[in-house]
Amino acid sequence: MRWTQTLIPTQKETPSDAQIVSHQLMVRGGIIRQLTAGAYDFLPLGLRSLRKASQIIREEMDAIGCAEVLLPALQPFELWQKTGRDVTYGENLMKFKDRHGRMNVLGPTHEEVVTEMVMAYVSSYRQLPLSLYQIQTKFRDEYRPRFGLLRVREFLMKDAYSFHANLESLNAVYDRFYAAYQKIFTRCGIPFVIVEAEAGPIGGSASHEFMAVCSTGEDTIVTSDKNNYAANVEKAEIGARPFTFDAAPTGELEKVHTPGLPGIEDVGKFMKVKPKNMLKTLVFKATGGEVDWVVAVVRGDHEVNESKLKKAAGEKFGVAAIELTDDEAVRQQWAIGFVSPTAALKAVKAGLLIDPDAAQGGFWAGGANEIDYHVKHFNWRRECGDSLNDPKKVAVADIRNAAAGDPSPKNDGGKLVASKGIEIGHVFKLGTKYSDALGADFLDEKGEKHPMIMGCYGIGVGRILIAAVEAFHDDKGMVWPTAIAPYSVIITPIKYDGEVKAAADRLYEQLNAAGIDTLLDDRDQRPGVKFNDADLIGIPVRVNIGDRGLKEGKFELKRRKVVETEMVAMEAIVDRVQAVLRE
RNA sequence: CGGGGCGUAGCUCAGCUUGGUAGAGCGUCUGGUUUGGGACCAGAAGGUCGCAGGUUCGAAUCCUGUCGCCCCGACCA
Repeated sequence: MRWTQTLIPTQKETPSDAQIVSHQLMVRGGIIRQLTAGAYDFLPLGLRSLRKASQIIREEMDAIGCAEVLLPALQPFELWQKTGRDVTYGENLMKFKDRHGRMNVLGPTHEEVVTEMVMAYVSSYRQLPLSLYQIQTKFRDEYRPRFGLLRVREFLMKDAYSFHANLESLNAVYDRFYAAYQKIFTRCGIPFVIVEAEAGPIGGSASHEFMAVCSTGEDTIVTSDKNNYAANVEKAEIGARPFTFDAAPTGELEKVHTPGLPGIEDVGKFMKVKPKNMLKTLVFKATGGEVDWVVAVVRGDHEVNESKLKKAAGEKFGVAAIELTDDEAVRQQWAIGFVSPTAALKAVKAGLLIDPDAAQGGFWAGGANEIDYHVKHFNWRRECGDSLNDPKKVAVADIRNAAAGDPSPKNDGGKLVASKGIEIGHVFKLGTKYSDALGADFLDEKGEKHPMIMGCYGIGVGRILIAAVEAFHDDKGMVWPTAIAPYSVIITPIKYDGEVKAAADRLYEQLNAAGIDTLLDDRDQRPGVKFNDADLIGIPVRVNIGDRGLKEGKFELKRRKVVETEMVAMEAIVDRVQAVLRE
């Protein structure tokens, strides 16, 4: 492609509303342009990178026997009601009424649609397993779109779904996808880690996320310094931690007036107590179990992990669901903001769940069960007595988010380390959630009916581009990995005129003939402008053509990521470029 | 949804406090001189100042409303 025939609107100025470097460079380099919150134009360069990433994905999906389909983004709302995701997907679901008054959904993901399709054609174990994928635009009404392509309302996603007659088959195919994802991100040149993950609103039993490690990522990754454990913080377990209720009190219980101070931080400052010496006590409304309330206690500097809490509440008290409520009656009843763990023991149908790090001796400050009052010198045994031994009321469990420095769940002396990442891929074992809800059954060898077992597998194509730019850039601009660079080579004639022009045109033809994606900068611009633009848009190899080299029959080859250049004989240039691109 | 910020030329922004015919740099166009890391000279085009009301002789500027965009927060008491 000739520069003057395409649209590459580079800009010198950094856009003021772009916060992260990938967003800034992608706008400056003419890759993307924002149309509205969470929706971006892909300009020619951006689309080329997107296509290259998509093509790598296609090849690896095809290689594991996954067939490509294209399903509608436009979907009937009733389909989502059948699986209950009209509610569980919540406000993120883009929906609208059409002219007939029918509710429609713009698909944020396609479990319902693909299952509906497969069940129409697949009814025998002989037809299984079956894996299908598509690369298609998804819509999510994100609460707050941000950071360029990172969190958007409309985005390109590869989503795949597998259908199985038994768990062994699911596990085998899951492993194939897992391996294919490793190949895909490796081929794209993205540094990534694989972490254990929560399944979230997609549902299902097992799940891994592929994370591009990156300080601007929205997800927190927790890894063991022994390199044998990695998980999303939402999921990360914490190793064994000893606990005790039977330590000597640190002093007399002292009631402190703490008026109008919401939040651990402020109360702590007011009482001159560090958050790690405070008990954070949260009251959850519980349903479906032996208790109506679940009271969670963690150290003031820790965060309750709701999914861990829910799991623990289920195991200890048979609770099916928990929910924080904000209604005034509850606030009054529990003195919300000033709750002491003792409140759970006094309440008739309440279960108390304590994180091991909170179930310790030493100095504690906490709520006083009275609006605007806290206490100092809280002591578990003195304040709670023998009720602590009642398993129907009290349990100690891992109910908080992991934090840096925590013991590794491998219990091998490893310590957990935290870092940030961008989720670029996610694989799930779904089980029968969707086939049950929609009635996607098959007949086995004996003619018996079973729900199909499913897996699903997603890749955010746009996020591959973000991850690449975040990982590879310098003060001059982007440095694309060759595999997803918009063009592999840019020819920069020092002056597009005379012999230089002729040589540039000739080389352009040669590289094209050799099947190399080449951009010819045929603009009538000064060399500095062209060099700077070439650096900004990050093309891996640049060939400079000028009088100086031409006199000796040579071109100058410059790699984007290397400062030095090399002079290459005209007749050897195509081979040399190919060799450099293969590196 | 709560809080904060911002909407002025294609882009980055000034002007607003203290109302008086709309500015700069970059980019674009014309001519000329230049040409190995974002050239120079001369000239030119380009703006309903987000939108709608209001106050005023007069509004980019003051007031009200509204729309859009960005940031922070939104269970962690």
